[in-house]
Formats: sequence, structure tokens, C-alpha cells
Amino acid sequence: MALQGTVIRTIFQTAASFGAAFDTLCQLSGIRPEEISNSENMVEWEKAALIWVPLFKLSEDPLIGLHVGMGTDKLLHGMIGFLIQSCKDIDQCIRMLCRYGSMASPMVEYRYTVNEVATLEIAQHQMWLMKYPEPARHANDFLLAAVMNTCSALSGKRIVPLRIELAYKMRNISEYRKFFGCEVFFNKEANRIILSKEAIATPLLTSDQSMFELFNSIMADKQALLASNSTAENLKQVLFMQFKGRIPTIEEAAAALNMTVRHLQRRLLEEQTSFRNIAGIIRKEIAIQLMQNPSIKLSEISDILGYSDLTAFRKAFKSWTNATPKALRRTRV
Amino acid sequence: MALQGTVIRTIFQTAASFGAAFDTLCQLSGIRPEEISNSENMVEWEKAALIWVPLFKLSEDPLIGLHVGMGTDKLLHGMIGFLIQSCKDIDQCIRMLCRYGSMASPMVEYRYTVNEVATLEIAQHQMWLMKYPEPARHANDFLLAAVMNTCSALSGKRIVPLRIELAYKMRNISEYRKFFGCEVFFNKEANRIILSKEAIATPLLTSDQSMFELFNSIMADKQALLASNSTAENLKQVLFMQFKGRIPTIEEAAAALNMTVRHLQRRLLEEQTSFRNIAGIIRKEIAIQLMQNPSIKLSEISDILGYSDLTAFRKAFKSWTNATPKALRRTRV
DNA sequence: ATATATTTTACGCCATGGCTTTACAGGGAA
DNA sequence: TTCCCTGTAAAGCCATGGCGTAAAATATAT
Repeated sequence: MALQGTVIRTIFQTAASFGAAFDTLCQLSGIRPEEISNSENMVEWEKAALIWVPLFKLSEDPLIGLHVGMGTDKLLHGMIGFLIQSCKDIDQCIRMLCRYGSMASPMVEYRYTVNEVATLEIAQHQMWLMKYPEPARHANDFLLAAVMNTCSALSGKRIVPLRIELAYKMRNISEYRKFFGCEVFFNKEANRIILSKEAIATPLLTSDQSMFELFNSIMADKQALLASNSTAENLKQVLFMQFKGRIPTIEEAAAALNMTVRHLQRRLLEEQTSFRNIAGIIRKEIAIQLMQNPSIKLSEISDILGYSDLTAFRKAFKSWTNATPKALRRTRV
Repeated sequence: MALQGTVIRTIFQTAASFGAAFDTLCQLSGIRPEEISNSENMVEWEKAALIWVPLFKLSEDPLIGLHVGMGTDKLLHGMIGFLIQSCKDIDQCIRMLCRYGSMASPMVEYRYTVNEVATLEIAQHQMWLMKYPEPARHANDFLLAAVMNTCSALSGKRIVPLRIELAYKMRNISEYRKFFGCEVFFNKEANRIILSKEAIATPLLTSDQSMFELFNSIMADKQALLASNSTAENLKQVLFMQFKGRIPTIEEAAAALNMTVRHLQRRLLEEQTSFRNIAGIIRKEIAIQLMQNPSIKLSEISDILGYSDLTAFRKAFKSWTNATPKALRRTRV
């Protein structure tokens, strides 16, 4: 899992105005400038997640994510960036973000629903939230602010949401209100931008139908290409991306892959693996990731992975790693 | 722990209009009519909690508690009933209910706060809620309705709350709305009646200052008499009544008993016991009560008692009972 | 390809031993 | 009475073995 490199470049460049030199940030984040100069290049998710640590240290700004997002008027670059700026209105922009956003940042899922109001939910992967809670918060603030800024920049009008809902604790609410221009609620169940139907109907100044169709076609082809992996790889993707407190059942996974359970089992058998095998791999990966945050207790990791019994988790862990959790934590320090 | 017997008599008499004969209810509840004919007599808490089971079976009414409460215009009887009807206004009524209510129904705590609005919270003991969730719901509905009905009856005006908040799932909301005459919210964190300041300032038709002072003096003396137990008994009372997910610490208990930690330890030593000893007794008692509901898992009981580790709970349980939890559940079936 | 039946495996639940840490017990001085 | 200090017991955390059950694997018939 990774993040489009140029998003990081944008963040670092914008942060220069907060007293943080571009080169210093690269160095402190372990990122070479060439890694983030090309919109096709992806940066490993942990490197991307942790850029906020030096950013915070250097700026001493508890709202560094929000402030950097304020200064970002182009969230994504390259092909997807061109696609978005060619959309006809804000609504289509957000739909394209939802459809292709995961190609640029697979650790974030964008969900969009339109009823009386339009709701865009930004869902970071739970593993990221658990392992690096504070950097995840800055990243989310950044995304929200950058999304709104980008919408305003492309439409030539200040787009004001109906309200913002944030899943974390309040922190200097007046800064949020000032930037978004609407009420902001903390401690909500998810991170959401709620927009009016008028707002999402706002046309873009940069709209270009033929360019839109061109870029959309290219993106769709690219997405299809990425998807033509082995069944095992696709299954891993599904299990990992749709992980929310428990591994999906084989029925759910088969449905997500548009095949029957028995067919999925046959395909996996052809590839010398099984659903149970893949599910174990995903659990192991998430467990080991979370164990690298020493403040996360073993019982929490067990709960997160869907085990209702700690002894069962211990046994499973031993079977994956041939080591006990404590022993593995010792070796990884 | 018990409940003022005449409250049950009132419930049974009111339920007669729902097709349930008084004698039948007594028989099905294992309660002799003499037990509930005297306002000074108390009925064991489990008998009192379980009266709703036959009531529900006979009436087949999922809102039996609410409906019986609707027909009850005198919540408490005897001395405390006279005290309440002698109050000057609704506000004083509720204060007396909070102060002396636990003498009539120790398994319920009434909490009252007045800010912009007046909030009366009715908190049933957690052990009751866990062991008998459905009867607890009926009892709570009954209490809420009876409290409002009693207020209206004593003041000669229909007292309409600002809103009602209930901690359980929605069930035929229109019946609640119709009776209370205000909005009702379910799935809230506690059971509360929210009243306006105008409502609580409503004077009682039955107000009598000299009778109030007489009954208040008698109740205060009686409460003081009940309290002049051994330190161990008082501590048990405090630990049990203030149990909310964990046993209070020795500091908290000492503060509740108006003495220092060291003084409490000395008093208990004089009575050949200790805080740890008393705390263990309370934990054991709650654990055994909850284990009698087979749908409550051991891990839930462990959590409820404040253990963050199931193996520690198992060990403690063995030390209290000389039996494993499963073995004890087998013998008690 | 699906449906059914049988087999296998991993999770849920139970119980216990071991080690560390922390809350309490209790003595004693002021 | 308060304050301080030392010792101890119980809770927190770790790890493992055992047994039953349900989900998944797989064989087989259609």
C-alpha cells in the first residue's frame, strides 16, 4: 500500500510557509526528493503516514494537517488530477475521486452518497488509525481541507459545506469553523463533509468534456489492468480493504469478487492456496503492523482482528509466526 | 435489597384492568398478599424485579410497564408517600424522592440536577439490568410513567416534560409520545425525564408545610437509624450501591463514608475484616447473581466486574467459591 | 456449473501455572 | 488523628493444553 508521491511533495512545499524547509522534511521523513517528483510514483504507506511527525515537530502546530490542507488547491496530480479538473461540476469531481481515489491513496476509501444532502465520507484504513493515531488525524484534516480547497479553486467560488463531522476529539474549533465556513462537530462516528445539492451542482471553470472522456477512459483501462491479477491477489485486496473489525466471510468475499463461493474456492485451489490461507496472511500482516505500536495492548489487537477470545488469538499468532506475541515484540524493538 | 411492598400491590391492582387478576399475579410471582399490604413491608428485590414476567405473559403487552405506570397516580406510600404529597412544589417532590427513594427501592438511584432545565435520572442497579433486562425495562417504563402521573395528580395539572430519554431500543414510540406529551428518544446513555423550570415550580394542591416538616424529620431519623450499622455493613452498602463497572477504590469508599482511608481500615480491623475482604464479598455476590442468567457470557461478567483480564477473574472466582465458573453454573441450573 | 455430504481446521470457551505490578494491610512515629 | 514505610495479596499480563463447534475445504453426484 502506498500514496501518490506528488501529494507528499505538495504537502512539503506548502509546509515551507510554516517554517519547514523542503529538504529538511525529506530528510527527516526518509524520502528522497526523486520519489515524490513524479505523479506516477508511489510512496510506501508508512513513510507517507509518518510525514506528519516531523511536520508537527518543526511547526509545533497541533492543526498542522488542517493548515497545510488550507494551502493545497490541487489534491491529486497526474492523470487523475487532470480527470478531476475536467469534470463538469463538483458532483462529478467527487464521484471520480471515489472511483479512482484509491489508485492514488489505497489506504483511504472515499464514500459518497446523495440524498437530501450530499455526504462525502473519508475512511482511513483501520490499521493506519490504530498504529499511528496522531499522524492519521493530521492526514485526515489535510484531506478534508484540501478537498474543499480544490473544489473551490476549480470552480472559482468558495464552496461552503453544510457541516463537517470529525471522528476525533475537539481541538481549536474556531480554526476549523473559520476555514470551512460552517459548523464543525467532533467525536462523531466518521469523518464527513456534508454539502448541499446546490454546492455539488456548481460547474467547474476548467470543465472539458472531451478531455474528461479521454482521461476517464485511460483511468478505467488502468484500473482494469491493475485488477487483472491472480485470484489470490484480488482476494487479498478485498480482505484487506474491506477489513472493518473482522475478516469478511468467504461468502462476502466471493460476492465482492463477483463469483460464487465454490468458484472462488476452485480458482484458489488452482493457485495452490485457499481462503483460509489468504485470510490468515491478512490477519498476520495486520497483527504484526499493529504490534509495532507498543501502546496497543495485545488484547486490543486481538479484539481489532475480530477474535472474541485472547487465547485463540495467541494460538493463531503462534501458528503464523512460530513465536509468541511477546517474543516477537522483543525481537522487533 | 428489596422494594416497598405496596408499590407491587399498586402495580397488581392497576394491572387488573389489563386482564390480570390480583390473586393470580400474586400466585405467579410467589408473593403472598400480606407481603404487599403494608407500606412498611419490603419485598426481596428479585421477587419484585420478576413481577413483570407474569404480567407480560398474561397481558401480552410489550409496553406493560408503561401502561401500568399510566394508571398509577401514587408512586410511593406510607411515610415517604405522605412526605411527598406534603411538598410545596414539584421540585421539592423530586428532591425528596432522590433523598429518600432508596429507602423504598434501594435498587434504584434517583439523580436530580437543575441547570437551564431540570433533569431526573432513574438509574437501576447494573446487576438488575444485566440479570433481568426485559423486566428491568418494564420496571423503568413504570417508574417514569408513575413519576409523571404522580406529579400531575398532586398538582392538579398535567405536567408535560420537555423530553424523555430512554437507554433501550425503540418500541412503539407513539404510545410513549401520547402519554408523556413530548418527544421521546431511545438508545440514549441513561433514562431521564427532562423538565422545564416552570414545570418544577408548579405548586402541589396537597402542600402542607407543617406535615412536610413532621414527615421529613421522621424520615431523616429513620434514615440515620438505618445508617448506624457496623462499618462493614456501611461499606458493603457503599460498594454495592456505587458499583458502576468496577468496585470503588478504598479512597473513594472512605470518602463516601466521610472518613480517611486509614481510619476506615482501623474500623474494619476492629470488626475483624478489611476492605479487600468486603470488596471480594460484593464481587462474589454480583458474579453469582449474573451467572444465573445463562445468556451472560463469563467474559461479560468479568468485564462488568471491572476485570480487564479473564484469567484473573477465573482465579478470583475460584478463590471465592472453591469452584470453577462452569462447575458452579452446572450445580446451580 | 451447482448441490450435497463428509472431512478438516481454526475459533470459542474452559482451565491452569508463572511472573510482574499495584492496591491494600497494618505497624509505628509524630 | 495524620503521615510514612514495609510487606503482601490480588490483579494484570503472558503462555499453553484441552474440548466442542462452526466455517471452510474438498470429494462426489448431477
